[in-house]
Amino acid sequence: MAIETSPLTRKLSAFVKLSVSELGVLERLHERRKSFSAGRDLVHQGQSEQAAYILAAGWVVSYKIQPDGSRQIVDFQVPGDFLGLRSVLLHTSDHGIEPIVEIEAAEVLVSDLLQAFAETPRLATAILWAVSRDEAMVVEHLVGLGRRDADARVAHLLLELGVRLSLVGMGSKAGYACPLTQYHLADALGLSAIHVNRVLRKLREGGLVTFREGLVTIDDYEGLVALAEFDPAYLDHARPLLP
Amino acid sequence: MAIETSPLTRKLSAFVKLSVSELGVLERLHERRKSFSAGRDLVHQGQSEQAAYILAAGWVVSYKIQPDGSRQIVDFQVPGDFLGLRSVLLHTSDHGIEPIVEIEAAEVLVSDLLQAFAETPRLATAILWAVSRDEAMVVEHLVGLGRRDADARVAHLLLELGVRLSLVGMGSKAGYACPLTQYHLADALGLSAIHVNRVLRKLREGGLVTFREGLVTIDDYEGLVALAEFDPAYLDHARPLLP
DNA sequence: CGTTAGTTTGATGGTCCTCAAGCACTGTGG
DNA sequence: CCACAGTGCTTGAGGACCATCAAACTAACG
Repeated sequence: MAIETSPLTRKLSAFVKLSVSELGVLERLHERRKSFSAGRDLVHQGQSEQAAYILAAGWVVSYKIQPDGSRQIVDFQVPGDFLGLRSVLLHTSDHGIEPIVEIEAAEVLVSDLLQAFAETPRLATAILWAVSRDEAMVVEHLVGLGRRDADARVAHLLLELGVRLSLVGMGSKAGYACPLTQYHLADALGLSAIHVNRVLRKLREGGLVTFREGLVTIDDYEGLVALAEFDPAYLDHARPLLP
Repeated sequence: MAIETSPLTRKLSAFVKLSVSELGVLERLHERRKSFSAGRDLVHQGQSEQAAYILAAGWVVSYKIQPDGSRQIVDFQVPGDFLGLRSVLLHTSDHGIEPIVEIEAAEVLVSDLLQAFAETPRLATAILWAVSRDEAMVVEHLVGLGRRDADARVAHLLLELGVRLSLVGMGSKAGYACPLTQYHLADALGLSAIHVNRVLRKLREGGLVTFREGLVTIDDYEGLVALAEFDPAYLDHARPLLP
């Protein structure tokens, strides 16, 4: 009988060959399943958290609110991503976490995690790899804000999300479903929503990509990669030193 | 006879009360002392590293080069900071590390680090705290690029460096020595060096801060904090759960 | 004493923000 | 059933902020 593989398992399996017993431990982490509704914060800024979550379905946004009320989105999470793992490992939480749509997530207690690590060291390494990848994405977003113009920023984000979703079987080079609004893109990219709208129109009319009604359709993958100077190395880099 | 305390020890001691034996382990990590000359990369982008360093003297810059040749500085390191620790812990190195001036650094092998962690778990937690703080700084830089204008960005960076240096006894609210050029500021803040120059002039003529000849003189600390909307919480946040 | 790195100033223009307004769609309550 | 509000998308006009180009100046250095 086939095990229904979770998105996290799919993602890790793409980089590390996991044994049957390791897969078992990984799936057991998904037992404590919970739902959260859109818009209600999972973690409030400043709160320190004892549990992490594995996102099974839906999208989530990590953000930081500024004193002046504006918000900077640090990253989006898609199925297979951890929520608040860094908060748990490093005992910190300096940003808020909010579901964009109704989500399904598995709660992972610190004790569960440590026990899983003790049972299967290779799994620990694989999860550390995932954390490392998250960090690399934050750095890449930093670079984007510092060194790319609006067109390239939008293109880069849409491409990154495509690659991440493809890894868990929810997207391809042709496109993917995407519940983000143009305001989300604006807050993530340091732009105004109005300008994001103009950029999207330009990309659409240029035959590169269409962002419409919850669907991203990539019309010219190579062209989009060229415009964004997109190098996916940071997304599937240096697998950890596994035997 | 007094032990000469290293910058790292000063920094950690400001947040965690360390025992004599823990201090001993910490100082022993500093044994393998080395010098590196300015401009020669310690770590090349893409290289994966087996050793980390503790910076004892001098300044270092972590950066990422773009396909188009421009460079985005991710962070600066000052005495007491780790170099390449994340690379070691997470087996990744997606950015270059270059000394700005001649530096002194203690090489820390993975084996040394793991042994120190095993001997003194509280020290491990303290060091994880330092890593967490580094991550928080990267996020804060991201927010700066996305949501602050040029004046606030410059002010914020100068204030952050002041707080970080004060912790290791190399600065105060009145100012500090700073070997950075205006090009460094520009590459870190996503601005052109020319515009950085204009902003610095404005801040100087506004009686807020003077950046000149390797010296940062803060003339109006409160005014600068207000301009930058600087909240140092991310620099001395949530100490790890130590007994 | 030329060269180089770093700083400074001016002029011009493009990118992107802000303000303003209109449209489509959805859900809500009278 | 229809007014109404709320959310998200779209377009236009005007202007601020900051990049780019150009050039001069200083200090350090071989």
